[in-house]
Amino acid sequence: MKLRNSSVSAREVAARAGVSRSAVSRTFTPGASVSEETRRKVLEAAEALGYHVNQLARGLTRQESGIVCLIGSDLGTPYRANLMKALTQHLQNVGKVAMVINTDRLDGSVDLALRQAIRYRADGSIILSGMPDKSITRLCLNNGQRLVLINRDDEHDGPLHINLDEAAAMGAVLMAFLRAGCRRLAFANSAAGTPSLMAREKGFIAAAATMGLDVMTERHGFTCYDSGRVLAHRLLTRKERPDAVFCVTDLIACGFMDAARQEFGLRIPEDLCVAGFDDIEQAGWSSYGLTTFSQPIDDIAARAVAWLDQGGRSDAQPLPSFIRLPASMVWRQSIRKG
Amino acid sequence: MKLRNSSVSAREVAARAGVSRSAVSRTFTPGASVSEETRRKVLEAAEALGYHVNQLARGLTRQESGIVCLIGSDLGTPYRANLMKALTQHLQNVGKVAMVINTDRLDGSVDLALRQAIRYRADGSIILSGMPDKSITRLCLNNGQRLVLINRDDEHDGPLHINLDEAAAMGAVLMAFLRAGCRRLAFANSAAGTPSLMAREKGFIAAAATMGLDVMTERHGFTCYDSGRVLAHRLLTRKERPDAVFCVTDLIACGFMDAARQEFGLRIPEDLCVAGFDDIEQAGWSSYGLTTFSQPIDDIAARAVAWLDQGGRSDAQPLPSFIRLPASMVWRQSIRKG
DNA sequence: TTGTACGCGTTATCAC
DNA sequence: GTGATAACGCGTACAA
Repeated sequence: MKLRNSSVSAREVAARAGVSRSAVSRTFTPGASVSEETRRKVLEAAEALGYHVNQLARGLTRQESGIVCLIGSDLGTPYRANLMKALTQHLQNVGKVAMVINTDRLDGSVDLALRQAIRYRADGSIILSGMPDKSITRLCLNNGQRLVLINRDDEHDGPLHINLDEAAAMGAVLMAFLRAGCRRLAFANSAAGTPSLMAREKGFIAAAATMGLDVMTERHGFTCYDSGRVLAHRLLTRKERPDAVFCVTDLIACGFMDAARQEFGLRIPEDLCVAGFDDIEQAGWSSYGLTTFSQPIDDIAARAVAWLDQGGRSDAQPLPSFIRLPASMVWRQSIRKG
Repeated sequence: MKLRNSSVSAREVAARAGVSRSAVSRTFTPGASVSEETRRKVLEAAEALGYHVNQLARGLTRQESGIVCLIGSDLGTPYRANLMKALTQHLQNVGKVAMVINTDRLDGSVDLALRQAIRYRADGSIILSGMPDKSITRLCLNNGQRLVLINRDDEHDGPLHINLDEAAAMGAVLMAFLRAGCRRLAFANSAAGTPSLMAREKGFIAAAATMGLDVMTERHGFTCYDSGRVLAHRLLTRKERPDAVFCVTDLIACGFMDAARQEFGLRIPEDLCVAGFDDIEQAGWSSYGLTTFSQPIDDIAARAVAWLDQGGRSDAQPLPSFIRLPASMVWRQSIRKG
């Protein structure tokens, strides 16, 4: 066992195995032609020396680094964390590796992150939040990088867009509220104003309008538990108190439910029907039993990775660059059954 | 604006700027000597061409890739997700970037992940779960990689170990239970058997023994909400029902509390005192109001990153390779005040 | 300060 | 199947 403080290169392995450097390279290149004899000698020497292929050098000559950048904020949030987890898992399954860039406190946020992705010659980037400048998008594409935008409704051309069918979901939850006998509808939104959040708000209001109903709408703060509490205060103190509220996110719904029960003495679903979105783990906890919409996280991750991976193999036909996935309703106890 | 499908290199920038290729290199190397004039010309050409330094190539010549691997499982869990978030944030602050490797479904788990880290010539790796084989640890060290083990009590030599003072925390919570008048103590653990979880169990039992008290201990399943519910059933159906229970994790505590209240009709803290560990966001939600111990996540991340970063600058004196951080008690409503 | 030449570790191409 | 050789893009002595 060597004890130097630097890594061992293919040349050293070749020397020890008594073969050329190319033989070593071929041994570690899937689908290359090496005789069983040399292969054995190389692997033996590599094992003894502790040799590992240098992906930096490999990425330099091939046009593939194997790196995919995951760019987003609020990575500690249940939904985001699970999405990140699924993405890293799927990337690993196809032999790629995730490089995550946190845009929480970044100035140029996404643009800066994408520049970092370019510097590491990432094969692609997956964007979970923020909207990249159009010029940066072009820059990535020119650098041979593939882009995936998840739940961002930007109209960029070139990247893959993965979105949910928010309108259909909002139609479904409205029907559920109506079947439960609710007529005084409310929508609790955060002030973040991201495309998917706004799509839910618009979808819900539009669906209600179809039935000739109005919606009390409030927006406040970040998309978190505490905002849910504040929104509950705003909506439940109105002269005409809502009997059904859609919370734009499960996190907000949890805060809303806690405030509604503990500070307003409301029973759910008897006095108030509540629904959320994301189907985070807490929605299933028995303190909440929240009826919500599940984001098809695993499917999203699979599609995103497949799109990026297909970029490598040139024989594949182009996939559609707009994917709209359904969010299926998860029935629990926070809406009365009609 | 160029429209090729490959990235632009320093040579092209040099050509356009009318300088040598080294001039370009120097312009993008902090602390190199370039005249203001050439620097301007280079930056101008770089901007026009959309040039970005190739970190793969840079990492090849320098002995630093700027990559740090984050290795762990259960990355969707609140505590883990927040730790990952803090780590990526701190890494970015010192100009490094996080490469995350999910060990959830990996066969050789940590060992495999560390091999991946070596292949990408990571400057270091931070391990959140699993215990690397001693030989792999050596391998990393030999490859010039620095290692940080968080909350793993392994006795490896060379890596930085960051642990919490679990014993002190257990002493504190025992005192709190006693002051609340509790005597029938219980400990709800998962079956994971990781070092930090077992340290809490041992610490709690030892503290109780000091006071001449016994502890009803149960272990079950993964470290999650559902296990908490099962553990509640196991412990609360005992002939001598506990009046205080320490849950090894907040997640388990939440499940335990829900089951205790809803299935056993117990009031917390009147009939049963509960405490947890981690101080995840949900512990502060008003449905739980869980008294717990906060993991100093930001401090942990800062220390880990500082240790890795110091490896680069050779003028720094070695930091201690064992750090024990205190977990401070966060008082809420789940323990009666004495 | 600037340019030249070489090395970093790997893969691809080409003869053999 | 195997071995030289030329890239890949960059940092850096070294000489100018």
